[in-house]
Amino acid sequence: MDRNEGGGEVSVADSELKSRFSNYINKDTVFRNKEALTTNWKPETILHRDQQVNNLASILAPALKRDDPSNVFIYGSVGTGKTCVTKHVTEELRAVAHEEEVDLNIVYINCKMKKVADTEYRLLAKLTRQLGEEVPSTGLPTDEVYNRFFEALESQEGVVIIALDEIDALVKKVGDEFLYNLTRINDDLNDTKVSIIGISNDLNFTEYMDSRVKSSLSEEEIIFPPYNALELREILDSRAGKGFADEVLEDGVISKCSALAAQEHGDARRALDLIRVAGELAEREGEERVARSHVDRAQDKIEKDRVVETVRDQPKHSKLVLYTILEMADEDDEVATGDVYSEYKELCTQVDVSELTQRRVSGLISELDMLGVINARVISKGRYGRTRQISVDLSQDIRTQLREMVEDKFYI
DNA sequence: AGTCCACAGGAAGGGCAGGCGA
DNA sequence: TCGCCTGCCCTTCCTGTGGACT
Repeated sequence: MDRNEGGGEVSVADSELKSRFSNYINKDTVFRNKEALTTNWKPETILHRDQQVNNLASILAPALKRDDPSNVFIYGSVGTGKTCVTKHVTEELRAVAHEEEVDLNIVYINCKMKKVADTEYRLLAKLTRQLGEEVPSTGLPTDEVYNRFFEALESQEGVVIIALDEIDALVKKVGDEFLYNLTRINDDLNDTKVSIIGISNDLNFTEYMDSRVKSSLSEEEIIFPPYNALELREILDSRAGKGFADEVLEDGVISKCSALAAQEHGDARRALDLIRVAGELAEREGEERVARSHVDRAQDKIEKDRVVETVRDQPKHSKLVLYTILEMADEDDEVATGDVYSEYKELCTQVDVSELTQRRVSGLISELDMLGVINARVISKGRYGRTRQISVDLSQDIRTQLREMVEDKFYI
């Protein structure tokens, strides 16, 4: 063993580790500023979104004259620049308000953030905290949190703009009552004026909403169309110029990333992830340049990380159900819910875990499908009933890693 | 045309953990 | 400490459903 008990001398392993770290520091990196290749980076100018920027700016501008701006609804699929434009415009607005000494408070919340704002209580608590009032993370009745939120609003002066990102996820989960309350809150406030920016990935989202909420929330609407491959390429070009060192990208890398991302509904986030991860892979392999082959591997890696992380967050029975499906999918291309349930029960006996009901397992299968881990479609076999036909479209590498994760956890 | 299968999936509610206020 | 609250995972009960079979 390399490690010595006394701790006085440096072992071989320690010195190797040390030189590895110092090599890392001294080595030339392919990146100039990796931050510029992330979605959190705020570019100085936002490409191909002039119309949306101007639209949003003109809708929010009345806040500078202490008028409450119209509520606005922003639609567009993932990675079309909604969040980026909203943050950009609201920050400029905040800066001008500060210069002109106008009272303006802007609150931005991502409603999909787990354990933060993914329930009515958590959203209200987070909003109230951002307005400067403390609220416990649990324990209070919801109406009490509403009261505190209301008091926090009353204590503000001028206009408060509340931007709710991924609002569709929250409404689908808890309903639209909180939105109704939010859109009606101006009626009860004296001096403060509240305006809401709703941001949604789902274009048909308002279909689920109460018509009163729909009309008051969608006073103004801004649509963000997907980027095409050419636009993505220009965006990537501009970001890569800041993010990568000179001459490290081989020809065709940017085109490949933008083409792949354009296939994914014009998703700029995906394009940035691809080129950043490709750079990371090249660097890890000690390459001085990023090649197109790195982009291919980056795509595999992103998919693998997404699936593995998703499954890691699932409850234990969801993992056991997935394990059962993976085992069965090795023998048959498609399996039915009933068969999965029988096998799952056997697995539970084997690992000494009490089994769930078929209803719950059916729900877990449906959740795994929604998360994109498995594919399940409901089919009817006529006389032989209705079931879900489940298939797995994951590489062997990912399947193995998922299996090992479950085997380690349950000592299978 | 009616029956029946094997589920899907909605609704209601139980039990538990974690947390708060009195 | 007790009562109450929310969130989460789960069960129970129920209705709905597409298409093969009779």
